[in-house]
Amino acid sequence: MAPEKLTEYEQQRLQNIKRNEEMLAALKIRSKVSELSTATKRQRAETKSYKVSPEKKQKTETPIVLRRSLRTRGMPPDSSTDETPKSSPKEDLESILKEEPFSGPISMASACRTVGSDKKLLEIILSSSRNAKRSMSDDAICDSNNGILGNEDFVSSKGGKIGRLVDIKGLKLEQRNVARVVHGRIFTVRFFPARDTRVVVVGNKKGDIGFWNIDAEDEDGDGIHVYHPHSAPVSGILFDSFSLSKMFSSSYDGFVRLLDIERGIFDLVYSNDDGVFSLSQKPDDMKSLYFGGPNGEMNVWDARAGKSVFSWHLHEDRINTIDFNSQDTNNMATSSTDGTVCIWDLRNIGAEGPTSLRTVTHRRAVHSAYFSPSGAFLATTSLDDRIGLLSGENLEDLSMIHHNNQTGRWLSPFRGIWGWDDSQLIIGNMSRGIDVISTSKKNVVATLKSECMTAIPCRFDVHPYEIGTLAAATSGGQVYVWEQS
DNA sequence: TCAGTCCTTACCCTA
DNA sequence: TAGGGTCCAGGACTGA
Repeated sequence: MAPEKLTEYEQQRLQNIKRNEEMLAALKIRSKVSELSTATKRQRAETKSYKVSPEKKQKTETPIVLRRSLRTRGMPPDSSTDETPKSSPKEDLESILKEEPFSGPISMASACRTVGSDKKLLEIILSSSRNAKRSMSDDAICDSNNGILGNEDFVSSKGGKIGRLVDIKGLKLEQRNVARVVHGRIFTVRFFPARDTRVVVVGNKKGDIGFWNIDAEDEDGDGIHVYHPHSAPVSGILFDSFSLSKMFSSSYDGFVRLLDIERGIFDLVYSNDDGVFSLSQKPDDMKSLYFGGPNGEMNVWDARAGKSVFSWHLHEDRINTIDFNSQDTNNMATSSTDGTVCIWDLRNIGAEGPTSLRTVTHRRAVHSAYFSPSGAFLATTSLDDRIGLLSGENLEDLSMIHHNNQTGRWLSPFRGIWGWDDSQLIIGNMSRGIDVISTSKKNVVATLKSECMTAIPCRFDVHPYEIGTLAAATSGGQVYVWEQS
């Protein structure tokens, strides 16, 4: 654009940017940032770790403006007409050091942050995707929390599937199954839901998504490949059960992206200015996405229509998780920072949204609410140091189990997940362990510990096909994969 | 009542 | 090995 065509605001913005450049030069911040980038290349000898691509680290040089809505900034709607930037030098400095999300499709090649070819990884995923399509009609049933259950499931007394019984207490961790997949705090961890592969996918606070092919052969190095499709914490990762080469990811940056591995693109499917803090899908409807916002609102996005078809205000604060009952997929549970867990009936939708069937109140924020594999239980995890367990015909019975959930500021809050059946819950332990909670005894029956696990595991996922394979992720970017011995 | 401040936690990196 | 930096979560407390 020619200089004479710039608006007054644009000219002022350019002056700000120039001033900030001078300030950065004076403070030598660029060199410090460069030093920090270089520092991330340090490798730890004892574990597998990703290898950062040096040329990709230069992108932080671009001056940007933090993308936030007027509402989240506490500004009235008409303040957008005020063209005079009022940011202080400190705020300008902060905005420069932060990253603006890119509001378009991103190729995997440009998003890649690791050295080495990812060809092998992509081949494995595409091959697994093709195999899954062939076998899908036989025995796969998707579950939004615990993945996909096969045809060997046990059946509960209520007639529902309860997964496969496994003794979690017998799991072992070996050094070869330890890796630093990404840098920094992991918010989300998922197994790639295929029978013939063991690939862990994690999302961290910086917006990176890391893939770790646990059984990587030598030509694939450590099997770790990291991409950077988001600019803020990754709040959710979902695989399309009918096409495993497609993966949804959501982020605090307000974007929901669809990774299409066949096309090699992180496509943009949805964006807002407030952030997306939880992501889920109805098990029987892969064409709809459910995601929660910072103020208790939930959106339902329809892939066929390509737009948000519902927007409901369900809570007074952030929605942390959304989950569906595998036996009655119209039953949805949401957990919120407002201290409540609600179960909703999606068949009865009024002007205010779906009908609330049940509300569980905790004394502090609730960070998860997950239905058990059979749908007979619901487990909630709260910062009030309690794990709620709902049971009974209509989940009317509530038990509270004491558990230390005080993770503090630097760890992702614990979220109790279900094992492969209804009998056990898995949750982090502040003593660098993994607690196994029995739903019948309603207490911790075992704590998995290993010398290889040098940090506190906060987030977990169970492999949907390999019974006894458990992924535990930490706030330091490590992933531990426990196996049956 | 609301806005602002303070405090808590674990982990990584560097000297 | 000690100590500084991280930081964007969330609750307690304080004062207007």
